[in-house]
Amino acid sequence: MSASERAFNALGDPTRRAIFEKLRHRPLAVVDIADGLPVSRPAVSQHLKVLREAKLINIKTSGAKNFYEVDREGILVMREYLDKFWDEALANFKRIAENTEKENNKHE
Amino acid sequence: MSASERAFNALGDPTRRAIFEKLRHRPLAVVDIADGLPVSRPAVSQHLKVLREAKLINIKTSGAKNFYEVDREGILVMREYLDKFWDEALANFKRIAENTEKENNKHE
DNA sequence: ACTTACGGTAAGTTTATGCTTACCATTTGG
DNA sequence: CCAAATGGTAAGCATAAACTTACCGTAAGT
Repeated sequence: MSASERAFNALGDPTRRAIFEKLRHRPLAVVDIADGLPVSRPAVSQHLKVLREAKLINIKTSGAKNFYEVDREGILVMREYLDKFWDEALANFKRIAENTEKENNKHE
Repeated sequence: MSASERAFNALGDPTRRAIFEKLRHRPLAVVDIADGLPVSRPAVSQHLKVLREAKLINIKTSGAKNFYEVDREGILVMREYLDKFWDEALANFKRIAENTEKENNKHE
């Protein structure tokens, strides 16, 4: 499984997106991440593992607490994936527009 | 369900990513999309629906054939979502680095 | 030392969703 | 006009994966 596959897979789940969004502003300990979420704390732990393997977050242990924070590496991978489509979609659009124009010219 | 939720949901599935990637270079009819994929043609139709609702692709009917092509709108939504984390993750890193430095100075 | 807080993992259950078959509507070519 | 091609939808199934409870190890406070 490639890096981008892991990343898109991870953010494909709504609970994992909720967790990821909680970490947007600051690192949080697992208890604080689970607080307010509609799932149990072990479920959160499992999601954190998936997000970590996707390099979307990383862990910083401090005593008994494990702080998780956003990791830019996973984000970068996703951005690069999307950019390929973004660029090419524009190129396709232009190419098709040109061909259509040629077609129209033929019929003049 | 928000636009970005729909988009991340849609690209969370490997088969849908495979379909999306097939459309990267040029628009394709449904038969051509299904060709080579390890799932049935109706399954492809169902995936196309999800991708379309996520604004990641759009349809162009031409006679009996339905051509699908990449839609930049869904991509834009995902990029903007990720960019918020990208920017803020850097800001957080800097802020924490500064605080850590202050801590260190105190102990000098 | 004992207790409480933190959090990861295992095992089992449940549920969401991806897939198939069957069917139908529309289009096009002979 | 009939046959073949295209593709969307429905119903039902099957499995991946999300969730729970139970358990255990480690850290920190009293």
